[in-house]
Order: sequence, then C-alpha cells, then structure tokens
Amino acid sequence: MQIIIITIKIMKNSTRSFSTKSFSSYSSSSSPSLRWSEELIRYCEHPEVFSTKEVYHFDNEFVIIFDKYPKAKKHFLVMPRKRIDSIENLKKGDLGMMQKLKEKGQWVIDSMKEENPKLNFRMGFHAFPSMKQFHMHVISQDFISSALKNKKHWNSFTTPFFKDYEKIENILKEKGEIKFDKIYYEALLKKPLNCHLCNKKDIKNIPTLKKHLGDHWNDDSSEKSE
DNA sequence: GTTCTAGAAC
DNA sequence: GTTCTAGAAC
Repeated sequence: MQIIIITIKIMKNSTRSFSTKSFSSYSSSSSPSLRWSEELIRYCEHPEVFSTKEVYHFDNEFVIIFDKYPKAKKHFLVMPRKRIDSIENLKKGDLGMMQKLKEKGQWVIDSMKEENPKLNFRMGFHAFPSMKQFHMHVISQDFISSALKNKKHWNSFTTPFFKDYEKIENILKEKGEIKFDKIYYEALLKKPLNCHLCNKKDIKNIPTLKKHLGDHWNDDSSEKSE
C-alpha cells in the first residue's frame, strides 16, 4: 500500500515539474548538457542556501566549499563570489582579490593542520579547469580517496598541470594574464603514473598507485608516532 | 566535472 | 575470465 502511495506522489511531482518547466520559458536552460560545468556558480550566487556539509565558509567576497568529489582526505575549493569564468579571465586588477584568496586558502590549511598535523597541503589551480567560475584547490597531498579514479585525476594534481598559487600570482604580475599552451598541458594528463613523493615511475595502474599511496601514508605515520 | 560500458590488457 | 582504461554523453 505504501509503495502505491509513494508511486502516486512521484507521478504527481513529475507531472508538476514537467508542466512548470514547459510553462515558464526557463531561460537558464542554456544547453542542458553543459549544465554540469556551471555548478560552482550556484555556490557563489547563493552560498547561504547550502548546508554546512557542502559550504565550509562564506562571506561577502569568498566561498569555500568541500569539493564534491574529493581527490584526497581534505579537498576544498576557494572561490571569489564575483563572477570570473576562468583563470584565463584574470587581470592585473584582480591581484587584490588574489591576495585575499590566498589568505582564505591558508586559513583553511591552518585549521586542517591543527586537526591533523600529519597532512601536507598545496593550494593552486588547474591550468585548464573543467568547471566554470575561477576556483582554487586546497588539497592534502595524501591523495587517499575513493573519488580518485583515473590517470587524468592523478596527473591534474601531480604534474605541472597543477599550478601553485604563487606561480599564478607571479605570472599575473609579470605578464598581466594567464595563458597556457593547451596541447602541452592536455598531453601532461596522459603521462604515465609517477609517485609525487618518491622516485617511483611508471606505476602500472590506478589500483597499484593506490596501494603505493597507502604505503606512504602508513610509513609516514609510523615514523611520526614513534 | 561524472557515469557508463566496450573492449583492451592482464 | 576478470580487471582496468578511456571515450561518448544531444
């Protein structure tokens, strides 16, 4: 009986949402297939509507969210709320914002290290991000995560595809813009799996890499706990 | 960015 | 036969 009631409720809902959709012009449906790339924008426009499980912190200028698919034990995105599509849209005039962005990132790192001093962090940017809205990654360097699933994930954080904050700030100061060679950086994502901590090269596959990362994490903890 | 899955690699 | 990767998704 309960199942029947639930089914009816679902049918009612879907009918309603369908008619609402077709009634209003639904202007935000700019190519629905590309909507995933714009998801970060919602956090910047209305950070207050999200739970504390999604939004770590926000103020008038910045939002810090938990990465939805964390590639390490701790992985945050720090973003200006002002609409900036991409790292390529940065101007020298954004250097003030950048300084505050760095402070926000460092504030998260300090707080996370207080919680677990064993964690190391990098803060920086992908040379060619997939998601719109300029965002900075704050990510712990264990890379122990079930969401880390393929070579692209790995190489995007452990090759020069990942640009530390200071690097980007320096380029912006010196050249006034951020522009990378797309062919070169796309190729980096396809390179063999190399460990970011030791000299191990050409790790066979992702499962083997994960075992290797687990070993680093455990070795490290036994050293420090002695 | 993810999910899904065909077929390559083992 | 099973594990794993990598390309399509309208």
